[in-house]
Amino acid sequence: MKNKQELIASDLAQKIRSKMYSAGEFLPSENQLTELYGTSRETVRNALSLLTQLGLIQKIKGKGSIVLNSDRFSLPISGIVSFQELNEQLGLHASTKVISCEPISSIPQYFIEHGVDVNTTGTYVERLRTIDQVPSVIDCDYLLPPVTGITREIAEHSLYQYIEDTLKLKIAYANKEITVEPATEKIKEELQLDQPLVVVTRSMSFLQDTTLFQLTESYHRPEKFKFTDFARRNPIQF
Amino acid sequence: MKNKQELIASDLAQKIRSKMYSAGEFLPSENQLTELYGTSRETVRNALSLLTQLGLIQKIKGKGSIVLNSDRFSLPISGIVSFQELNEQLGLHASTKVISCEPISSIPQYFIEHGVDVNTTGTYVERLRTIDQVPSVIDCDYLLPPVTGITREIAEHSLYQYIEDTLKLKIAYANKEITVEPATEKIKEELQLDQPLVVVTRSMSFLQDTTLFQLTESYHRPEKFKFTDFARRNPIQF
DNA sequence: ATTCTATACTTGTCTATACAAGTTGTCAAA
DNA sequence: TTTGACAACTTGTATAGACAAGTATAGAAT
Repeated sequence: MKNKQELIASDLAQKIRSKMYSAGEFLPSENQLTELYGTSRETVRNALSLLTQLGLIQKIKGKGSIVLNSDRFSLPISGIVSFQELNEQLGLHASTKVISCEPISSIPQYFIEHGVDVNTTGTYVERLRTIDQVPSVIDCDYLLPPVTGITREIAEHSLYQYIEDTLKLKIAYANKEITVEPATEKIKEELQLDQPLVVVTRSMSFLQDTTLFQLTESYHRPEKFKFTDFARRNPIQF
Repeated sequence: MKNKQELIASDLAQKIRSKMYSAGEFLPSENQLTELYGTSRETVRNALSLLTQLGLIQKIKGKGSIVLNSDRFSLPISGIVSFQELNEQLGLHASTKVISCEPISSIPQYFIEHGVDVNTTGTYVERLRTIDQVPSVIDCDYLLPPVTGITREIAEHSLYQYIEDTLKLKIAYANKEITVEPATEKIKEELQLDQPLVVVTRSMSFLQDTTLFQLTESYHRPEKFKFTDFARRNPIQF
């Protein structure tokens, strides 16, 4: 957090979260914010654009920027957010048990079908997430170079914090897919499922320089699974 | 499609789709695009920002804008896209059967819990989507004023086209939630399910002036369900 | 050969300005 | 009372310019 745009966006986001600006109200106009923060209008507009993308506000031409009600929905978990971040933000009673932390022996067929090299090397991390004493999620991560030096301790805490803070890598974007599939015997056992289906999310995550650094396959106990999303209608079609 | 930003964005998107600029290549630099389109650099940057949000390109400071591989994944269906639009874009062999098209008698508990008025009036539309001869999705839509005048013909074709083109309303954003739940007997029968679980997506959609205009509850046959998403890491935390 | 530096590119941030376009309220005219 | 014109706000679009910061390359010095 360093430049003016992000400082302004963070400040407004904090004021929205703390109800200083509450849902249904209008923010100060762009000209007022320009004076408040002592910057140019474009800088304010860039900050408001960030809040718009996050779903915190809606801009209405000729009227102003209205604060949206983001309470009614839990925060979007559609973005790129680690389990640890979710845990903190939502106040879950979750614990993580590292099942594996070892060199990759092979990667799932799905990723090969999506263009990943069969002989990819790196670190395989498998973790069981328990929420309210219920085994709820199995995360299988394949960390690729330049993500190296992963230990069980790091895996138990937060991979993303290690990647961003320690390795100073910039996480940029990810593709995700959600399906519902028959569970394998192994998954059925580890999640103690009493029926045959499991929710599977698969994602490929990239750094700012478009380097693929992470493959993830997550298996969710169906009744514990909830995915929330905020989406905007695209102005252009392609 | 009228202003320069969107014209440039559309033109570039079309050139990316048609492989004139293909994955892994760099787009012309912002200065070159500025000359190409005869506009200012900021206008070009606004256009590139749209493509970045769509997941078509990734900007790399000091290098350029690189075209991402959006083929490996089917187009994101995380955004606000109608079934009809998906059908056309993905070339599904889908048909729609209108089961109901009548005034709303009551709305699901879920929406009441999320702040919608119990006595909401409007039109209830229930549709069965059949893909490859398999009953795959049941869409239950509650259209609220100012969305009026819905007929079975409109419901059979495309609600969104009617809302945007005929009513000239501007669809802005939506909240979505995906869960997996035990199916009711009615759903089980309509989707001809042979097991107890069904994928449920619920969404609330809003116009640009933040008016709630649509509630949707969709029931998906689990093995036919696939949700794909493109997400970016948020620069600010809140 | 290796290292360093200068340079010329790229995108990122920020400012200042102008006008278009949508919204709202006031106030005069019908 | 109703209508309409206007003024004063709002956000949207577009331009021009300046400098910061990251990247890559060529060429000089070691």
